[in-house]
Amino acid sequence: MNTLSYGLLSLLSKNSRTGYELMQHIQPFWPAKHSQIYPLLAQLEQKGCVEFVHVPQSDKPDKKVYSLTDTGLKALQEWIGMPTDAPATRDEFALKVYCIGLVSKAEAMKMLVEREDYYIKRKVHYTQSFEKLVKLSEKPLEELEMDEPLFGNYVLLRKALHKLDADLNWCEWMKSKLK
Amino acid sequence: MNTLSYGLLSLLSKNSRTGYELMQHIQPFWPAKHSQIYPLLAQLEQKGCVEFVHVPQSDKPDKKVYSLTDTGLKALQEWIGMPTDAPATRDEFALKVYCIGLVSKAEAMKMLVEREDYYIKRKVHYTQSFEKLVKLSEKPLEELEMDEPLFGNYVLLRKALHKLDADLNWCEWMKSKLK
DNA sequence: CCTTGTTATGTCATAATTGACATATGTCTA
DNA sequence: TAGACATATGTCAATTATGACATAACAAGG
Repeated sequence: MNTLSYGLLSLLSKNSRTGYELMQHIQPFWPAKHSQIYPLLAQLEQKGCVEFVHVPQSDKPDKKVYSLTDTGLKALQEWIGMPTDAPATRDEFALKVYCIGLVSKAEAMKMLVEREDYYIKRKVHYTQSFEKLVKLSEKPLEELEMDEPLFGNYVLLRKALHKLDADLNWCEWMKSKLK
Repeated sequence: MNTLSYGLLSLLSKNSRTGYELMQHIQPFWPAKHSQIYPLLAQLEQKGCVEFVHVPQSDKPDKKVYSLTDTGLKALQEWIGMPTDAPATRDEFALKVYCIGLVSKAEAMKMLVEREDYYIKRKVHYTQSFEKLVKLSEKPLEELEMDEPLFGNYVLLRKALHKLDADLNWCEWMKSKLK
């Protein structure tokens, strides 16, 4: 079973969801299009890792709400315990920075400003997610224990925000280098 | 033309290299196997972006040394100026952290220690690369200008090392959360 | 002497991923 | 009222990426 399959099971371990919702929520972890997710869900259902109920809707198209089965949960727990491969970071921007000397300073500066804008937008987005999480949680986030459902969201959001700060600092530093 | 193709051109803009060397050096930017690189090089040669000379060797198998052509350089410069898509980060480890509550504290701690070991190894590796760079450079790295060949290496290595420090800090913090 | 590892290039089947096409309901805006 | 947008599911061709197989020369170690 591939990583995306386990990713879908990971999301389903917290909430039952439709394929459409899974597509939306898997993006930060393992971006995928619906054309990949729907067939995988069918496969997972065949294997008995997930099950679904057909939910008719009047205002919107009908949907299939998927849930994790016991089989799926066991598969998920086994996968978590397995050694994790190093992430294969594919970074187009880094490639461009690597040979940034091939373009003018003005163009290089434009690249950095655009990147910075992108980071800032992400920071705003993640900050909002963080605030939502604070409201959603019954206790202060720092007091969340590992087995509570929001723990994963909290620690990953914190990581993402720290990374964004580092990226923004790097952008500032780079811009000062180009002056 | 896909990103990996531009990645190969990026490397060739600094040095002429064999397919084998390109495979080794593209890894931090855009991991790829030789089975993907060799056919792409043939395509790039067909398009006139690269050219090669056959170099016979007595101690090792013969090799093909590829260089960037003017056509290739122009394509590369155009690509740098184009807007860059947001990186599609596929992070298996983050998925596991997301539902870490499904395993025992002992297993979770094992996961983190293994991750930390991995980060430490990378840090050692990058630190060595940094020291090599210092020796290779004629001037202090901070004084490198954008158009100098080592500039890209320097700014990216700096970025990578800062990111590793952040990752290591996060691991420490997570470990303290699990106690 | 044999196995393993490094250098070096290549092909091919399979798997993973994307982009396009397809359908259907409802809302909101020009 | 026509077009765009969000929800919702699905298929299929094409592209991208991996893993296995193939060949070959030399070095190093057991």
